[in-house]
Amino acid sequence: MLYSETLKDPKVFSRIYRKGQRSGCACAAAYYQKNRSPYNRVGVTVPKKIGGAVERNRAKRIIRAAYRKNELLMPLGYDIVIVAGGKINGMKSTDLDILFRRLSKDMKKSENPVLRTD
RNA sequence: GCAGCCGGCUAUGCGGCAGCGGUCGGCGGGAAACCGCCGAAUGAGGAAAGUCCGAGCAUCACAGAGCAGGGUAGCUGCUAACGGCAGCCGAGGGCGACCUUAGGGAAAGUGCAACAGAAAAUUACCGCUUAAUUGCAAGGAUGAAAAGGCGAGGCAAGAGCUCACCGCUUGCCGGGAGACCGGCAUGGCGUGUAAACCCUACCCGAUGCAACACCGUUUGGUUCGGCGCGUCAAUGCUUGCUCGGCAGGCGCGCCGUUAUAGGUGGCUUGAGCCGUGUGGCGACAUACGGCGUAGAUAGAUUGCCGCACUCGACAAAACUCGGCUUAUCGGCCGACUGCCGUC
RNA sequence: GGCCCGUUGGUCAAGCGGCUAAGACACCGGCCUCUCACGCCGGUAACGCGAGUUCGAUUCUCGCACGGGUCA
Repeated sequence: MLYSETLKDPKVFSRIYRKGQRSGCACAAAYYQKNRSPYNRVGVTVPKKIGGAVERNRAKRIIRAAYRKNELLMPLGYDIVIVAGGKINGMKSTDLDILFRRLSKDMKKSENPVLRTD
């Protein structure tokens, strides 16, 4: 990935679930929070509800592929956690473009007031 | 042709562009670790699954002996090993091909057998019989199961009491590598349950790659060893217990050692796979030739198309193998059986 | 990835191989009360699935499914 690292620390995951902002659609939810660094950190989570190993791995692959494609849309300096939802089975990575377009829009919208207070 | 039965193989295929994982090669940067770019070949399964067995590998423990505990259960073989597989034997099922089978011991002992029934194991209620509560277990109802089965003789009435046939036990003889089979003899015949305790034979040290080895932070103080001080008086360690063996134990202080963040190795050439020949009924073994085929560490297969058809099931490696079990759309090949028809 | 447990009415739960499978809470009906609650009486409702052993399985054995714990 060009401008991003994978997010590994479980403490960061739980912090983002608790304090981060939320966006997404029926196929996946996204949590995000500023991380005060010049790059993004992205973590993907798939609950066991989705299915067996085949379905869970496919869900992760699709989300990663879609992120790689839409990476340039994203504003920099965020920790992002994407949680797969129940409707992801049978989808293609291109179907997730909507998710990332909406996510980037929400992120930029929430960025503006912060900039004004600075 | 229809119906069936057994075994094996396969697991959508081909192509283009971009992308992901490790490997190799080249170029550039750097003291090095490594980083960037380009290129090449390569990249999930028959069950990768469940974790039910067996091994390799690793660490710990172990003078030794016994007990306890766990497992297996027809025989012979195969195998590194197995609770697996092959062939065979016994029992059961099917017209048959063939299938199923935890299949040692109930006469070593203990226990259990509800309800019904006289009685559930050394039984006697009704009954039969007699001079006799003398003898008997044929007949009767119950039950999953009732004292070897069935028929005849016999008798006061009866009973393996006797006899024929059959089942089992024991002994002998013959065959077989053995399970076992065949024959003869023998009154020797008290049910079922051991997936109840148990007995017999054989096997098993424990823990698991989050094992373990090395590098290495943090100095809070876990393990072990040594020294000093205090206290207690028989315990502690030695796989769960006993014998046996070894040692005083506990607390505090000091010194050494070690564990804990993270990283590297372990990590893929292995009881390997394919082909042909040979031996064997077979599991399998062996000789020769060929092949090099994932090794991630939040964990690699995606996106956009084109073509073909039968329109694609179950499902993703995590130390590695050998099995078992379970899930699964279909397709192909071979051996065999029964019935019907035709020549 | 390894190891270890459990599954019984709607919920929490007892249960030597033989019962009509206890109890408690909840639910339903009735009594009590002016009414509700409390109390009393009665009722509905369960052995996770599939095989096997046994005369007989909730219980014993095997295989699945699901749920949970643990490897500071």
